[in-house]
Amino acid sequence: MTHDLLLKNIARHIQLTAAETQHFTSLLSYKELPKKTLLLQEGQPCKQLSYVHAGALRAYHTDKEGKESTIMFAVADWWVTDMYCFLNAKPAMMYIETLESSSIFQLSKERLDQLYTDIPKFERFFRILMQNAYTREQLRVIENLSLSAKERYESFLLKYPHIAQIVTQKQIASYLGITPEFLSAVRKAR
Amino acid sequence: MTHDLLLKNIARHIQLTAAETQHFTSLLSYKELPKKTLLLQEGQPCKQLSYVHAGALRAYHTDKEGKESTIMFAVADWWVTDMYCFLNAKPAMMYIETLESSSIFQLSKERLDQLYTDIPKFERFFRILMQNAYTREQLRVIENLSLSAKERYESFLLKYPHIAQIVTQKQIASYLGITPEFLSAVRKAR
DNA sequence: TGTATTTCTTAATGTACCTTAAGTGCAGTT
DNA sequence: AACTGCACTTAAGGTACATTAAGAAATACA
Repeated sequence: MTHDLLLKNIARHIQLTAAETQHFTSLLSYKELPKKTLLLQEGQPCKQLSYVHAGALRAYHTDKEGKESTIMFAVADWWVTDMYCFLNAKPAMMYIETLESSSIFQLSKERLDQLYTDIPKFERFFRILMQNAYTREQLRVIENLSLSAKERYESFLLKYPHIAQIVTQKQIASYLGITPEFLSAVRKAR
Repeated sequence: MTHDLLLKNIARHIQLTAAETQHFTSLLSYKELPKKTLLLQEGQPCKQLSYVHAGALRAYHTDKEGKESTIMFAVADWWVTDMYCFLNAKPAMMYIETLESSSIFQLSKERLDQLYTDIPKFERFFRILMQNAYTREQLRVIENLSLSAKERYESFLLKYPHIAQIVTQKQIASYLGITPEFLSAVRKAR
């Protein structure tokens, strides 16, 4: 267990002193999770923001008929949570599960708020994180509205080739908003 | 032309001194735009972040066949720009046009960066703005993946009743990702 | 005030994608 | 090694939505 990867992630946007680094890492809790562990379930309080140190996770939503929609995949060096419910202290509307054995660092809402007070530079860090998340989601909305299933699949492969290796086609299909059967047909046609 | 509405928007998240308020407003430029003015076009540099003081705007994307997808509507008290291209100095991938005669305040990327330096509290303000934008887009992705066209229409009416009054059904259809003909059928069935 | 343009609707036909079902192959468990 | 479950595929039939075309109604413009 080392903070190196996480600290490099942060250093891409803000510079911390040794003391600040020390304070920041003291606010984190480290967890190792076996494969197929549910980190968050719909309806539960979502109190933690998670940084993926190693492994892979998937956030998904289930509709009234039980159909799953994958909201995001999170591999090493990604941040993941049910952001709306985390920020607004609402019950979670999604599930987050490990796709393989994973290790994460977690920051609670209380400690994040404390961090903003103690080291205001983190306002900048999370601003940039949120900017990137926003523009990524917006691009996904545009693609969902304007591309065919086949085009969205190609785009996914280009954008996340490493994720496409790790996850099942069923999961990719649920990310694209199509059935596994139709993804199979799309793949055959290439 | 008054900054009152904008300053109230900001005061919801951060407190500014009189001097800070003065400095902030000095960075803005005010514009009055007639109906159907293109504020931004695909391919152009996107140098400004706009706050809608009055009126209504629409951001949309056109695909290779010329089909429009509405990315967002922005009415009074909303911020709008092609955020990805604004932040990364890329050519715009969307159009932004006024739906009616409108007035806006604009902040250039250079001045926004200056603002972060001069008044770091704005890091917090825009962090919160980006958080809200992110969670809104994420919810839209979830709805696009899991709801039928009819359900998305109902959700739109509930979420943005005031916008539904102002814009045409053609524009609502392009926001929902369906044709105007099908929206007409959906409405008839209610 | 009339004329042009665009919006909205209706309806017939078409298609992208879904549902169901059945079969194959593979990984996990005993 | 056999059993179990799950992922993936294939294919037939079904549905949500698109396309095209045409007319009516609203809006813009000269």
